[in-house]
Amino acid sequence: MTVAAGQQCCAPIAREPLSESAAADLAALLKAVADPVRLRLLSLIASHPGGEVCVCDLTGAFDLTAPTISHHLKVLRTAGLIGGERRGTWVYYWVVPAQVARLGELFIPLAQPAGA
Amino acid sequence: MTVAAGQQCCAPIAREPLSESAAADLAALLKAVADPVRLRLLSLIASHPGGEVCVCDLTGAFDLTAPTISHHLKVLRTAGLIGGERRGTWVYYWVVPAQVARLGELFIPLAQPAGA
DNA sequence: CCCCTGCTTCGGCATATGTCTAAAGCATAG
DNA sequence: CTATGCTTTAGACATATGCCGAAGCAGGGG
Repeated sequence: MTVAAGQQCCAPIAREPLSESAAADLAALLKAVADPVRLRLLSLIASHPGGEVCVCDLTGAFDLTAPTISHHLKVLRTAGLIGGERRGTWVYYWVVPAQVARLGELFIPLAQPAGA
Repeated sequence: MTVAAGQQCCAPIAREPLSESAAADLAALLKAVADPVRLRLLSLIASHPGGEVCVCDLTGAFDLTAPTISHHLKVLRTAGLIGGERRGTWVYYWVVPAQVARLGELFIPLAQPAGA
């Protein structure tokens, strides 16, 4: 599209698939996983046979203190990406597939080259 | 799995699909998109017919100053999610589908319920 | 040549984030 | 009821992040 100098350089945005509120909502979800520790936590929980992991197993996989792991788990849980429950002495966590899937679906249309 | 108190509560992690370095690498990529403004920027660029957008069109979509928009574009560009080029007076940006696809593919296995 | 416009870079500030130590719940064992 | 162990909460600190205003760089037109 050729334009004269001093004028608007291109046509207005044709489509805006992500509204301001949707972007804020998804960004909050992404912030929850945008951390190496939380990413590994989510991966560990998701890959565990049975779909559930005890916190005592997670702490051993990191060079971090238990409170730090607990903090990261809370972030993931607040975001709705994982669920947790206390059973007796130990606390178990599992992933919430629907919420994780939202993230995957987000990038499908964005990976398409043009606006097609 | 029933265990005695004071001992290890569960079996060791069966599979660890995300290595420490892979998690750090992907977390850096996720940090780039874990922001409402950058998410909308990426969305605006991706949805623009022709696959390219001039910066002058992007600034109008936000209540932010030009330096701030430029900063966010640089973050996306440094992450390899978008490419940019100056053509005459204006600067144009486009998405890098392969890099965006990495994010989408990441959540596919994580959305599976169990370790299956 | 100078100026005007578009975009980026620089420096500073307010807030958010990740980590720790210390202390407090909670459940089981004796 | 007390003791022990697992987990979370609270408080504090260093660093990272997001924002702006001012200045710098690049290209085009008098």
